[in-house]
Amino acid sequence: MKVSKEQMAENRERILDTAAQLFRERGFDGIGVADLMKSAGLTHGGFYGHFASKDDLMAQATARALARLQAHWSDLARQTLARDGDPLATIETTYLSARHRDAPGQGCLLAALGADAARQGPGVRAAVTDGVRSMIDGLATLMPGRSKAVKRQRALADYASLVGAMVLARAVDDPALSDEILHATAAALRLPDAASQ
Amino acid sequence: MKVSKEQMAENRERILDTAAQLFRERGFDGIGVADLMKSAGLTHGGFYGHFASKDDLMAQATARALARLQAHWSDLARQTLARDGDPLATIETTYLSARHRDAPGQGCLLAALGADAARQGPGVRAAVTDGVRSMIDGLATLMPGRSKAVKRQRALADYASLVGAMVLARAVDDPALSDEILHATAAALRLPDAASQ
DNA sequence: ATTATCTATAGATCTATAGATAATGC
DNA sequence: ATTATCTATAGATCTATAGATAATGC
Repeated sequence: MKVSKEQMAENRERILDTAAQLFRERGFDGIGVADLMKSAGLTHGGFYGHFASKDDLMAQATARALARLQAHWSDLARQTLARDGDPLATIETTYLSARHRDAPGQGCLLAALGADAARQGPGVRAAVTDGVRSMIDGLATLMPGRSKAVKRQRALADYASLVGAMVLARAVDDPALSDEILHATAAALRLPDAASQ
Repeated sequence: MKVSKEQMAENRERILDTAAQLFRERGFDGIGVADLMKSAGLTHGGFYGHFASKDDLMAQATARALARLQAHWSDLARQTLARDGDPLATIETTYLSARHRDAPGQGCLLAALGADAARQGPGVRAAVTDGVRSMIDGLATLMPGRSKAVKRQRALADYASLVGAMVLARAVDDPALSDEILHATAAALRLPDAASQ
């Protein structure tokens, strides 16, 4: 049953990626260690060779999900700049899309698990705080404004709008109202193609 | 062990109010039927005489929490109008306060359970949708704007900002960053006393 | 020989139910 | 007599661990 060192490292990565997705889709309490390991193609007993506890995994999966979203934003910004577009508008429009709303497992951790994360232990909280900080920093560099302080303030308020819109859009069971929430927020952020999303 | 009809009705109300608070504080999965009944001063076996299932209670507690928040907003608006204040600004400032952030059990259900609610059954989803609709309607009547459509769009974007700011402010473990998120959102909404909160 | 994974299980917890108890209300 | 609540428990699920298994890597 033993596997090679590389295979073990791969298994660990797969557990982390699977967890980062399933936690966002079902909540931290919505998926157990046994089902999670099964989704990663392993049995649950092997879990504790990779992670100290479920809490440990939750913290690491949280950090991973946030790091991946930030990398995604960086990619979007670079691609948009390459075609002389507005990188901030691209990130905001992508965030407020129906595609993002309908794929919480691949999306923003704060929108999927923010309230849940607030009730978790120090590991998860620290990972969230680190992630929010870098996302705010990233947004601030793209934000218009006369000073660093203004850019930062706008980045904070902007991110709050995005997260709240996604939480609301996912919570309501009426697709028309859900779309309306996303469009209204896009309009408030003065996104040009708000109606086409 | 039997109690009077009035006592039973009171017990039911107490279970509902206790649930509405504890679900917001600990999440739907963070409190079990036994502990909940204990908090309400009853034993867990009696629960099923009042509610069909935990799911049934979740839906009713969700509706109650949202109804209470809307009543609170109406009170705030009436009181503010009585002293010639700006009711919308009062609601927004109260929402974005540290007091609200630090008392999720009494606060906005969407900020405390929005993402969680999105993963629940039809009863909870319907209660959330109804609640969001009335809160948006209430905000829209207070919103400046040339047309009903503009007011409604602004109400939707406004509520999204409030919810997102609260989710973020509660998720991070650094009090300074948390305050900064609330203040930045208040500033973006052009609230006069943003710095004094 | 070492060790990554698997099988099996301990111990705790959760929802829901069955039957007993005791106070209400006809 | 009816019934709201209580005690006790069934059955399911969850985290974590112990010991067995079998493939790696010295």
